Amino acid sequence: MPKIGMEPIRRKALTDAAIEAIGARGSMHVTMSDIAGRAGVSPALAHHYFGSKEHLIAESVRSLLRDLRADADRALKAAANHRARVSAIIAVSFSDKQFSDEVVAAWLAFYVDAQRAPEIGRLLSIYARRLHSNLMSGLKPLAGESDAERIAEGAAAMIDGLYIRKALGAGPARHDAVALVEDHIETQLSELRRRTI
Amino acid sequence: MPKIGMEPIRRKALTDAAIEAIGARGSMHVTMSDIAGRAGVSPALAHHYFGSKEHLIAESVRSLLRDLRADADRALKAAANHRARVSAIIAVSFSDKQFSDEVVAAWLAFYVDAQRAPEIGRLLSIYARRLHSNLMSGLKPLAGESDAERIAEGAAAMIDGLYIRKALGAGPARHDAVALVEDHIETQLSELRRRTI
Amino acid sequence: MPKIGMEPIRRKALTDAAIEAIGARGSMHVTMSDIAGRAGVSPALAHHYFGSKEHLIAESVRSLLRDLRADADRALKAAANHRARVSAIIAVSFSDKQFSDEVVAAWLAFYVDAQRAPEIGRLLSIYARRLHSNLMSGLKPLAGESDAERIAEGAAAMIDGLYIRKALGAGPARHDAVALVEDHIETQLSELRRRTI
Amino acid sequence: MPKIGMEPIRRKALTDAAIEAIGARGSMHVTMSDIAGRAGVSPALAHHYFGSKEHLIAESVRSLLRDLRADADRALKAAANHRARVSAIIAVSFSDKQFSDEVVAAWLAFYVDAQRAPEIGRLLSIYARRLHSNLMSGLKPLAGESDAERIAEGAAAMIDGLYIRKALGAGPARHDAVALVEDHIETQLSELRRRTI
DNA sequence: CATGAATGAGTTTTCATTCAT
DNA sequence: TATGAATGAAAACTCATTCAT
Repeated sequence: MPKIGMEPIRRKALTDAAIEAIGARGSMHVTMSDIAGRAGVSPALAHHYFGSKEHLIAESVRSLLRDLRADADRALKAAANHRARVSAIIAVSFSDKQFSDEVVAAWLAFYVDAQRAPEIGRLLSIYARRLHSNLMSGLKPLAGESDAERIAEGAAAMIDGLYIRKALGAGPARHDAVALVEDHIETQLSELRRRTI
Repeated sequence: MPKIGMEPIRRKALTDAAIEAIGARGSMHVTMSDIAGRAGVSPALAHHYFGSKEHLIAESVRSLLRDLRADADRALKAAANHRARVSAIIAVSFSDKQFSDEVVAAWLAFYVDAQRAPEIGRLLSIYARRLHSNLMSGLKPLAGESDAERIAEGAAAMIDGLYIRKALGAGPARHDAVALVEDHIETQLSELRRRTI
Repeated sequence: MPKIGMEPIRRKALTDAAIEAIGARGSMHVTMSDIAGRAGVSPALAHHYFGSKEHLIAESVRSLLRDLRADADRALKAAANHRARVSAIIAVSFSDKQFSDEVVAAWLAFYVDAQRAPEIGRLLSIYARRLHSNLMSGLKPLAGESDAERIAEGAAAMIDGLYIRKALGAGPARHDAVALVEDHIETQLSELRRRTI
Repeated sequence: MPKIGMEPIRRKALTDAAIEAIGARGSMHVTMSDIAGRAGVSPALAHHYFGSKEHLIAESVRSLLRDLRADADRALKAAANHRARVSAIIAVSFSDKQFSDEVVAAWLAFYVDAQRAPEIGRLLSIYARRLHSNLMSGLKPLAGESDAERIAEGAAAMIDGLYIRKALGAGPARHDAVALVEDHIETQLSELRRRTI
């Protein structure tokens, strides 16, 4: 059994394991051994492939973002109109996969870690900008630049807030979370339409 | 240098130092030495008074919550009517003191730590419930139980989300944050008034 | 309320508390705070009176020995004849006071501490010699120097062994312990009488 | 320098070093650094293999007991008759290896530690029971159940007592210790034979 | 006489990381 | 490619002891 071409397999297994471990514990307080163990390899191998825990974590965040982006792109492509684009983004944010206990807990842990690790901060800022621009792509045609900006900002904050509340175990269920954000958007748009008439 | 009655002084200095240290580093990754050093005492004294790091942290969260509650109570007392009560709560959440980089970073760190330390989780849940009930006390008379519930939920999520974004350095400034939440509330109430006419 | 003449009272309270604490925990792993707390004073006062934990412990051992000696002296005085003197010593060794769980545990702890603290070792050697000479005072007239020596040595070892087994919770009850040593002595004396006829 | 299969070697070296260190100091007051240093490894490695000091100590006691049992089994196998079995057990208890200053001091330290650590207590109880049953296996055929019980109990106490006295530096030499216990047994059996005729 | 305040020195434990194989 | 072996550095926690009052 040739042991060739293992690198991509191991890297994937390790970043998945890192997210899993961090999500399970709800904090960065996981050891390389934990992570490597979950991936079925030795801690030394994790180092071999990533150089340091720092790098492995950063790569894991990147993987999470890639995943989220792919989901968002797919959902946007399927959206029939501007309004549907906005709903698509919201739906992805609260999909079973993204809004699972584990992934939410991992996100929150990464947010905190961003304070210490600039690279993580950079990556999360990218996510924040992308969420904003995704929302804007649907809202701008409906509300105009300035109002869209305000509505998107509010929706984004609400989404992040619902994540934090979920992590605390105090937030609404998946379905209600979607309703809350949709309601915010709908009410804002409705008010806008009324005024501009 | 009085040598008696130091206990309350030291306890206060230590919980303040803990929040300061955690806020500065943006995570629980602070040592008892860091904290004690900021308070101008030895790590051993911190243990002497609190028994463990765990207890010191919990006490610090309690102190933060007491502070927030006192601010909220003061602000509510000064509010002339229901609508003003809602604005008072929002204003307190984004006051210079509560929305400072340091305090926001500490809050976020505590949120993550809540995953590991049930006591912290309990305390943060209390905060979440109190924020909700404070908002409800103003909104219920204006919107009725069920709609008030929805509006408060959305506002609370938005507030928490703005905290997380602030911690990431990606959020709006203090003033815009208030505007965003106020706008959410105002729009929701306005829409409601329109419908119920 | 004059605070004069407290010294002997405090010293007694502290040595008693030390034995109590060590007996309760079954090892020297007691803190000055434990001891002082049991004596109802501050750790600082214990230091004031004894200078160091080392000295307090040594004084506690001395106190235990004084007590044992007083009991032995009383019992010997009441003994009608040589044989009764031997039984008196055995009875004292297994009296309710000396053979209590607490005192036995303290003795054992002191034995171990003697390895580290020469002063404790010196004191325990005094006890060993005194036990031996007390037994000898009764046995020599009955068995002659050389045989008395052997019988006393065996009895002393048996007594110490019964202490160790009691500490482990594996030994016989107080009454059976006495019977065992008495049986050893009686059998030895009886065998001796038979031979010397 | 082979780099594989070190685990059993290190484990053995560490338990040996623990007994050595505890024996040398005569108490449990040895640090992981002491022990690891004697074994020629870092304290971290000791933790790596045993998880905690507690576990390392327990394993060391187990090792001591295994050793003693092996010696006893060997000696019993070589014994020609019942009386020889009894002597074999006594001889093993006072063999050069088991009755060395170091091992005796370690035993005593373990006895005290048993008060605090239930696992150690359990192990020492096993030893006490085994010593008893080993003595009984030789004595019962010679003296009958009830008398054998009493003789064994006395002999076991005497053996333990001689250990404690050795640790204190107050006991008889190896040879005299054996003579004392043998004399106890022989006298008891002789008295018994005389009576039952 | 008595103590609350305070600490230095020491101990166990954890963990990312390195390295020889 | 992969790992078992090993450690240095750091952190929480303990406790005898000192000192000012």
